[in-house]
Amino acid sequence: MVQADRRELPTAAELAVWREYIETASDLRARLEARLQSESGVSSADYEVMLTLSEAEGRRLRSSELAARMDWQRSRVSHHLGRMEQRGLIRREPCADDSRGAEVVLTSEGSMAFRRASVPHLRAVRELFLDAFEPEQLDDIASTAAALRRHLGSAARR
Amino acid sequence: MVQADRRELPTAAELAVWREYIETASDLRARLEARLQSESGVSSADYEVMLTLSEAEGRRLRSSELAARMDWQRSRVSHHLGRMEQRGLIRREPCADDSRGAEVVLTSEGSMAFRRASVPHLRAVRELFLDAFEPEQLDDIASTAAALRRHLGSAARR
DNA sequence: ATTCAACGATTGATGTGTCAATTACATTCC
DNA sequence: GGAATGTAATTGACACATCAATCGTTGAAT
Repeated sequence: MVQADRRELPTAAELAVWREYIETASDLRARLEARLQSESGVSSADYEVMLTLSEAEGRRLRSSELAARMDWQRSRVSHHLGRMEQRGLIRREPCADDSRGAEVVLTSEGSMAFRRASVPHLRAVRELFLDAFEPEQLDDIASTAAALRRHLGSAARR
Repeated sequence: MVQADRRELPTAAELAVWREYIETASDLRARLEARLQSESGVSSADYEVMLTLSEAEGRRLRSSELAARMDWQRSRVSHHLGRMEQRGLIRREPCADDSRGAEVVLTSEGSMAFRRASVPHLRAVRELFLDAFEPEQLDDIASTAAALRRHLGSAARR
């Protein structure tokens, strides 16, 4: 394959790769979301929040720290926590050393929901994603994804 | 690398690949969306609608056919077309042979907007995605994406 | 021909994400 | 210690996606 001039627009072949990549990624995400929702009754946003909290030391985080670890906007976190609080999955507690802040904690109900969700979710990751590939292909995925991340990281952000 | 038992949960290494894959894909999508929006004032949903219409013969489609080609829910199409019609990008015309149906057409303003958007968008695809890879890596992407699509296609849908 | 199931498309309700503005507290600097 | 500035988090308005319900039309069975 000839290296295309970087100034030119993508060739048809390049565009086909692009579309295949972006469409399968989006399809995969939708399929996982659907399984998580139907098997465990939580969205992947809920899952991410619960995962991040349960990985934190003390199993609690300031809401801005939560936002930083998940790479979400602060206001998104705020809205989402509001909804999760309604459903009894998390609780907001006033923060001892900074009375502006809040600490977010999983309720026991939230912990249970997370434990109930996690094994089926991991199984779905295996079935829908990992099982699609031979070991060498998985290595290819890892290295191309890393290359892409590096590239995006160096391209001007925001 | 040893082949994991398909029944087991993912290993840490496998999960790392999974996360790298899904996060970079999502990051890429967000970056492209942002460029499309800021450079051309359209969302990628708008762009997809306009692209699909402009690829159609007669540059017009029944709205359900539009939904099928984009793989969107019908109601999503309906809502989105409503908004695009407000902005003058598309027009809905009554359908000759089936008075239940509507045909969707790009307005001349819509055509212009699409032409204005497309070159910058393709350039962004090159810069943010294609330029990240060596040619062999692009081949790897193509074949792993194809494998994934095949896998997802054969796994029970919906 | 009349009925009725199927179909094309829209609608309204709800949950979600983004942006800009706001509130309340904290910190800094004189 | 009081004014300005900064920071944590929430709020409201809006755009968007999904779901279930709806409306009007079509087509098929009797």
